[in-house]
Amino acid sequence: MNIRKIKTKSLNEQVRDSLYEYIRSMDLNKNNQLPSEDILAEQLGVSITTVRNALNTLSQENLIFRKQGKGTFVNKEVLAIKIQLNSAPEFGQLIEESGYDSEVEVVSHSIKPAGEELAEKLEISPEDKVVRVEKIFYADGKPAIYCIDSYPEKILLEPLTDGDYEKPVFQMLLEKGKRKVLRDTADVFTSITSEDEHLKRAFKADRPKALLTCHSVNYDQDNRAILQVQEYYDTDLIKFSILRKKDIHY
Amino acid sequence: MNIRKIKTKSLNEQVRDSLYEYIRSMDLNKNNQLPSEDILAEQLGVSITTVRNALNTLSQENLIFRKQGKGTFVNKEVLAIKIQLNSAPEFGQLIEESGYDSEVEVVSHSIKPAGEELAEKLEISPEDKVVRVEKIFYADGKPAIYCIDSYPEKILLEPLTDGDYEKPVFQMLLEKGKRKVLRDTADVFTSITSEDEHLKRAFKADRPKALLTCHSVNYDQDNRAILQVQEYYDTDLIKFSILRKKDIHY
DNA sequence: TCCGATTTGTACGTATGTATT
DNA sequence: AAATACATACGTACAAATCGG
Repeated sequence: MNIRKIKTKSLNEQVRDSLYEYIRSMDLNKNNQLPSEDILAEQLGVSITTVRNALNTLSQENLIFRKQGKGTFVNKEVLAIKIQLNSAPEFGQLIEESGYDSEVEVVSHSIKPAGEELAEKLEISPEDKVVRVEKIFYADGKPAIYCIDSYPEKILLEPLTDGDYEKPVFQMLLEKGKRKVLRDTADVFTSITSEDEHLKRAFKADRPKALLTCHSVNYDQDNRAILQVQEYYDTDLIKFSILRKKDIHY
Repeated sequence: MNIRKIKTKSLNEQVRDSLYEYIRSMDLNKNNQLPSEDILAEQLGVSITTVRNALNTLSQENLIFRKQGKGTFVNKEVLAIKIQLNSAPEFGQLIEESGYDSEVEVVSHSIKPAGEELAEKLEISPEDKVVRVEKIFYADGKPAIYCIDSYPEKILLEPLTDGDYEKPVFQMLLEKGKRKVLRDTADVFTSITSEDEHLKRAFKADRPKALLTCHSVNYDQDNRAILQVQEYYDTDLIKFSILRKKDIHY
């Protein structure tokens, strides 16, 4: 049962792919201007509306910027960014995109009642049992990410096997629960190894080390909360970037 | 010279405002579904295309989500979020939105040659002089944000006066340099007070304290780099949230 | 300073497809 | 099977900014 669903890409997506490719082929130091909408539409064989749509999407991603009367230009520095904080890839992948070899270690797993706080976040009752899995992700052998996944046991349609804990949670939730995690909301703050024994052990920290921390609640395709993740990153190894629009009202 | 420019809002923006208002008036625990596109278009007196556009924008902001064949729904939990990490307001404002009284202290200011590293970021030559301002922002009297602004002196059209350092940089750059800061790209990581005397002093930290750190390069309306900011946040006081889309390819 | 060419921005309209109930 | 609602794609008209002559 591992046949991939056939999904033809929309024209919009195809145009975007085409533009990505074109941008990669450009010599940006000489010229960072894209052809005009008309020309792109003609060369790509689609309507100008479709081109506009694709360009606007890229503009929202900050990959390009557009100036009325002048043209459309590529944001050079954005191309250099590897890991964006506001997209949330799977951890192993994240480590590999950062240029390291990745390894996972399952530190512990248990099934216990949720308790008040977690129950509220996951929209279940405090007596409902949750699966709790503690993992460490290594980058070239060094601990880079420590995380704790918690999800309600009742969403599982089949029992878990030992190998399941090693898998990315998202994949597991899809396979055993038929739930796709599409988005999350996370609180972002810092933690320090000197104030938490688990962190000290996970990161083998002999002196105090600051960690980037995200506590997130993840939602599925029907907007149901299904997973809480506590993430701790060593930012010496995982370099995040973020693009911010200034919301200053001049 | 403080007359505000008249800027009529686009229909799209007006529709968005109208929807924001409508959403705020909803009893989300009873019903979080918005009226359909047709109905909204009719009631707002605009075309369905315009409504679609506005709805899609809100959807990209994660305020709503849309399901083909079902309808458009409000994301309850997103409404609760105060400070989003991927928008970058002015610091005083940020502290007030977090529910504190804000105060600024200018710790130091100087004008010196840029040096190699900064010159490259600001696209100037290393001998060009930069203005460097060190500030601490207090939340209810407690140090919450420490920052260092650096920008090329040559963008100033008029000399700086002492009061200028107290002002938000963005406002100053507009007044004295006619440059609007529209966006930035930031590296996000952590710092620890025990490893930096400036930080230890700024945050009056007796024991090691972890800080959320952003090193950002800011760009103006013509996409020119004009400002580097090193930001250090006490996340006990400033609570950031972030909405992430999972880019997992199922 | 103004004009015209170019280029993006805004708004409307319409036809057809696809998911949900 | 039909009705509803969103998704995709094409097309058009006009406005506004930019730039060269």
